[in-house]
Amino acid sequence: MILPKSFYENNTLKVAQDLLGCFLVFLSGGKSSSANGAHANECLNKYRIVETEAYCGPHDLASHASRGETERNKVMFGEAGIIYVYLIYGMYNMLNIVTEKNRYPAAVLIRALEPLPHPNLPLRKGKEFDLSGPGKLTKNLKIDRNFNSLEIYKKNYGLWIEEGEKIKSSQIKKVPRVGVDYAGEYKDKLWRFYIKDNKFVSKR
DNA sequence: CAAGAGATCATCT
DNA sequence: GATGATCTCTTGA
Repeated sequence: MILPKSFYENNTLKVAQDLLGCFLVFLSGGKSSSANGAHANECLNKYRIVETEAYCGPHDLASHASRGETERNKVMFGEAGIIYVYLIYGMYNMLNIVTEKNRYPAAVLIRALEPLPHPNLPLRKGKEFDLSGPGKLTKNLKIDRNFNSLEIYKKNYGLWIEEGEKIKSSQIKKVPRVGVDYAGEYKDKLWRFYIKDNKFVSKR
């Protein structure tokens, strides 16, 4: 079952942990930003979300939202369940899902995916399908800023998230976020979550 | 193996 | 003009 908008209208730390074990479904070879329709090269790919990070509200110095609303980050200030994609380091797109109520700027960064075997597909492997990192997964799935501001709770855009097995709290590792040393008291918050012992979690 | 640099550009000051 | 919610490659022990 596809996760509804209400799933994302919750505390960001809860959503970030609840997303672990859920499935990101991506329609490749089809259309990304237009209405769904039959297409010869369409291919349904399903991946398990194994690592996330939470960016929580206007006071979180690691979040873009802490510097106020701008043209780039305005979707974070909007409704839950909206995709927020932006370019970092001149070459990597980051995939986020907006959380919490309207006007409260927060989001969850999807950091790593585990490829799944699929009846119609060989399990892809190798460098091309390394999804263990936020930059790698968007590069390899070809997710870019065209997805920014689209709804993740609809199938229309070829990218959605389905309910998965509930991961027990004891199986979730909580550690500091990556690459946010500048964030003062917020850099040490344990707001990065991943499934314990999973091989597809990003390095460090 | 660990540490460091370089790539590369939209966005913000 | 500076900087990043990253990754890969090179260097050197």
